[in-house]
Amino acid sequence: MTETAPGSAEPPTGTPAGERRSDRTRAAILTAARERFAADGYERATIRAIAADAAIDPAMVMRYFGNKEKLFAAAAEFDLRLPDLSGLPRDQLGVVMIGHFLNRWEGDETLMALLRASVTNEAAAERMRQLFADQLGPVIAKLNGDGSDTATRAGLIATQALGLALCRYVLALPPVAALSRAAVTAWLAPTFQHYLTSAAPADSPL
Amino acid sequence: MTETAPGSAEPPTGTPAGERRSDRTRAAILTAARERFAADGYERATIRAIAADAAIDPAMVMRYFGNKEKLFAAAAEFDLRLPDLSGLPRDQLGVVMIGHFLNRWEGDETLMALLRASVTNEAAAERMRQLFADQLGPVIAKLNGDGSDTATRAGLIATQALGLALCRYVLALPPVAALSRAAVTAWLAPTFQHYLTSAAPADSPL
DNA sequence: ACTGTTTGCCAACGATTGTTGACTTCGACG
DNA sequence: CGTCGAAGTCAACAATCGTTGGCAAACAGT
Repeated sequence: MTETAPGSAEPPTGTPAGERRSDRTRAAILTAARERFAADGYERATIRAIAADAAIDPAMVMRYFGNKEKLFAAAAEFDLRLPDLSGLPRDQLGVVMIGHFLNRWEGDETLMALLRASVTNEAAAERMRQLFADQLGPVIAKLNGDGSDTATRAGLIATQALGLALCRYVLALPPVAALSRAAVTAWLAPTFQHYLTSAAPADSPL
Repeated sequence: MTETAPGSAEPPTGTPAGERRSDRTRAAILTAARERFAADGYERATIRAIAADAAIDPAMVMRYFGNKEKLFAAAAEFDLRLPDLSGLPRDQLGVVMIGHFLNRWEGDETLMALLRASVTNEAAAERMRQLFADQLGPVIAKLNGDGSDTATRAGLIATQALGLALCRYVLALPPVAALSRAAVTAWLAPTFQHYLTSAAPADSPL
């Protein structure tokens, strides 16, 4: 075995804070990758372009992440950071929810990369599925006493949250992109509130 | 000029119904193109694969449509076929709206092709923008007396309609894909109703 | 100063893509 | 039958992509 994967073996006594020189380039690659994946999607974001943005050689990307799939997997790790909503007044759940989503969308381009890629890349789609199932699901479960419709409510939230992101940030539909943050909140909060707290429809088989 | 674009000049006296032989292959190309664009998106849908599905040579696609962009433009022409809603009971607008969208999504894969492509292709995104502006806008305008918030309401409808399609058909989020048509209608109708008929929020600058 | 590892660059491969031009076949009309 | 345009086939081009292996420079430990 003569594999040379940067960062695989620890240096006996390296820089004081244990920081390797490769850590910075590794981070630069990830940042550039997120930008490109967010702007161009999975297939149009080329390794060559990502390497150029990070000011390194394309071959380095391969040495650090193996292949394009693994690079995306590393760049698309994301945490929704949903707070515990069980202590809030029930009629404010919708407002808090939409506010949190707007924050996460505008402060980190990882979600944009994930959304753009998930439409044409199966691995990215699976990531998106697990994101709402594993991170949003439990929060809703704690809210509604873990009813059998928890997953359904999480899915409904996803339709409105992703639909807003798609129209506002990706497609940039003029009327949606022009809305102020306050206007978005005022319009969408009732929808989130509905999906979170309304009783399940009678004719729903689930 | 020795251009040879099939169907550019009429045959003096052709087949009785004016049907050219090229019309069938032209239609076959368009059908195959819609399938591929809908399943793979713009970049992953190759002209070679489309030609193979249509059982012809890739060069024919170029002769019939010029290039890939024009092929997509021809394959992605779409009419929402929205009915006039001005005669309906106001409290049923949401139900009718979601029902019509479900019909259009499931009966024609053009919308799917348009959605998948619009995330990474600018021309497709522009198509999507004009779809909701030119076809949905006027219908809402006739409903609400042509208020200044017509475009906003059309945009809000787009967020929920496209978000549902994204989660249900493209990403196939299990909880959303598993919902029956009745359940989808029951859950989403109030949302559409809200965007169509609720008074504009007070703190909205538009 | 010597040695081994880490980090990086360069050149190239094989595959695939959109696209083009020349050539062949079909069908209708005189 | 001969002619002419439409319809279709074939081979190839240039560009771009992900990916690989070999080699040079920087660095650390002895």
